[in-house]
Amino acid sequence: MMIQIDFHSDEAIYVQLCNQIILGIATSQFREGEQLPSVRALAEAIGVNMHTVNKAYAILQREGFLKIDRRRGAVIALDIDKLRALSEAREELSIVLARAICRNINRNEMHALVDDIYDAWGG
Amino acid sequence: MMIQIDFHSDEAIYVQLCNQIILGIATSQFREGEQLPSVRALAEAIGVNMHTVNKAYAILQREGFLKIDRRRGAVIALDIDKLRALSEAREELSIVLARAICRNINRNEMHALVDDIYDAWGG
DNA sequence: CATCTGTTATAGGAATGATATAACAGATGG
DNA sequence: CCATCTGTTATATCATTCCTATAACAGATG
Repeated sequence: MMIQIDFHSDEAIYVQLCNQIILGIATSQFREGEQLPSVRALAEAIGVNMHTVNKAYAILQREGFLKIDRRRGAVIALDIDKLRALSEAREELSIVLARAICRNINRNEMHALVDDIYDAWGG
Repeated sequence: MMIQIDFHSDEAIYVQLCNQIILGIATSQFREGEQLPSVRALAEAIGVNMHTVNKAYAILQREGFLKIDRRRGAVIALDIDKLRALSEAREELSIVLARAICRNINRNEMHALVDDIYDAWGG
């Protein structure tokens, strides 16, 4: 998977990294059990500091998207807590929907957007 | 509307302010043409600096959620650019859906969440 | 033993977030 | 006219965050 960082974005690099990897998992570009590049390798590849990648990996580990093994490095491993996941999704979705509603995007249009994305990702 | 700030959150105060006001608009607690408190009044009310509120108002103005008039202060005024709005909503939604998919939240559950929120807000 | 993992410590520089004080221009109401 | 209310701008300061840099450590591999 190609990870793309926008160095001119106002979003922190480590946040972009987290989001890109999560997007990669959701779109099956990364699969359960698959290894991610080592912190040093990925840092070298995208031209950032090792600690920036390490920070992203540590966050993804803490949030249950991957597990880290000194032998194999960072490995995709999803920790599912469905109830908490739904609660978190609802909160994040609320912010997005609020902005959308202010722009006159109605319920049907939002459902269409959701379907679009699920379709595009093969869900 | 009661604006609630979490001073222990890792989200910046001015970001929380923006989100709360957008949520307020989406849920009809604020209506088109309605006045918001003055920067000084709101800052006093929630116990933050005037400039912090001013920053939030300036952002909301730039993003087209309100207009600012020296006479009447900050007034809800939605600037609708439907195409751009859909594009932005899609991007924000992608991040939320990616996290949700990683937690095994399927398409139907996501649609249910969307309906839940629209229902709760009277959409 | 050399080399690869993640991890930790420490430090420095740049940018951001929040505060504080102060002043200005425009509009309002007495 | 004047006191008072708007948003806005200009400084300055302080703490925190982001990113980088250098270095070292423990565990596992071949």
